[in-house]
Amino acid sequence: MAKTGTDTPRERYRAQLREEVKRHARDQIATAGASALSLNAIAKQMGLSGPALYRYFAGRDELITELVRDAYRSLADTLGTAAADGAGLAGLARTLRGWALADPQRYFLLYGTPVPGYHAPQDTTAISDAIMRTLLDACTAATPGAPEAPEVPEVPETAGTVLAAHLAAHRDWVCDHPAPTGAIHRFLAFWTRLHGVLSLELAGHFGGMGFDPDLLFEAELEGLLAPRF
Amino acid sequence: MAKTGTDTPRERYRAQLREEVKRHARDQIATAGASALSLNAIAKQMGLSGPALYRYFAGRDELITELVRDAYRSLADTLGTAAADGAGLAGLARTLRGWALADPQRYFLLYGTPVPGYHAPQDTTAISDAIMRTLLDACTAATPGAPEAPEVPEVPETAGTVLAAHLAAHRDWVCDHPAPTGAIHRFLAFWTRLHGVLSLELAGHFGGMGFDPDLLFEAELEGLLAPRF
DNA sequence: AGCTTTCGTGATAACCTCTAACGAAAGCGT
DNA sequence: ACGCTTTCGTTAGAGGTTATCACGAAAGCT
Repeated sequence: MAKTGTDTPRERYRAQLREEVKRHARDQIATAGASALSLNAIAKQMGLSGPALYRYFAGRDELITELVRDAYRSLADTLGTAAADGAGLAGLARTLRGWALADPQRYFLLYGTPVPGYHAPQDTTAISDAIMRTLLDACTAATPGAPEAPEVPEVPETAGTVLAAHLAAHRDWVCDHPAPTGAIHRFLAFWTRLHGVLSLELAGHFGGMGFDPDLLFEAELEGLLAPRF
Repeated sequence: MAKTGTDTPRERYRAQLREEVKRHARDQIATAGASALSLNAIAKQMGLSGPALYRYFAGRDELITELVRDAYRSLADTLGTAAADGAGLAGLARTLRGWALADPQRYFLLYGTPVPGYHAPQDTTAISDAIMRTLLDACTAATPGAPEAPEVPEVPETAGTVLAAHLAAHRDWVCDHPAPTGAIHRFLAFWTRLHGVLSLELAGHFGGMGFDPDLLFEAELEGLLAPRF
């Protein structure tokens, strides 16, 4: 509590009410989607009259942005404590899935359909980076230290080799954390593939066909864990 | 043109105007997202006054449903002609990506954040099935006919083997088209992985980090094409 | 106790979806 | 070619939303 935590009674009340607004907003989003979120309806649910909430949020967009921020924080925290508790790549994957299944619309708030105009404020992208770093660290731990020039030199140029070169050029990614390119490669596969199965499951696309999302996820995860993924 | 194509001049005008409405709607969605689509604004753009469009669409939802239908049709057609022109799995993958990049919001209309209440009408899911079948056929062609009991019998139960059993139980999927379980497996990997990279690219999540989506897609595709994917 | 800041309100403007009623235009049958 | 019928586009209106403004009341601070 650096600057905001000037624990005056008004500040406390303010924070409390903001939190209650966000609670209602989360419920509303979970049941009807983010586009159906209505500041007015929330006010009525709380026994307040329309414009009252504008004392607490600049507008609908700021409320949503705040929810996005919270969602990023929640995911970063969930994944972070799992990693701190010694979870490996598989554990992190299942933790991610659990987090997403607990509230699909919250997942889509972060990784779903983007709004063309919208640009996330810088602090939320910072939290997003923290999430990525947690994943990348787990990948680094799970990937045997590559000799950095591992394969036959005279091999024909495959998409894999050119990607490796590209990755090598982008080692220093978020500044401080240079990772071996093998770890980066695994991280990217991890992220994109799990997002693939997970988002299709959450959107209910496996429901029509009779497939079990649990099995699909586990199988994809197993492939990701293999030495040559 | 069975029933609707009763080529009376009124029918023609009607179809023409509906098409123009949809054109404007597509533009609006492409630039501001589906949630920003306004029937009223479209009417004004066309020089009509508000409620006029309700003669042509029952409401906003029907217009969006129609756009979803068109998008499914467009994708099914694009993929179908590519396959008919002899495109293999790689060709279909690149065709899919091209289609998605041409209008990202249209892709998200089909595979993006779902609206909790919404259930797609049956005919749209039928077109979706046609798309899946095109992909599955390509997978069947690309997958060597598995002896149906390929691996060591006494192997420990991995996620892969239990998924294979699950898949074997669901061979008859969309009724008519029983495919070898190896092809189904490849198809699912194809779909989920490509959706993973593609949707993250379209949502701009690779923009922040410096990665080249082209390379990521190609690398993922190469992995998918390998005999053991 | 008094001053000041904040809160919640009602009024208002500008959007939106969608229904209803009416006049005008166009097609269709004779 | 004329009249009937159907369809079209309009305005009016109910009910919803976001968001701003000005005012009175409540609460905190000194």
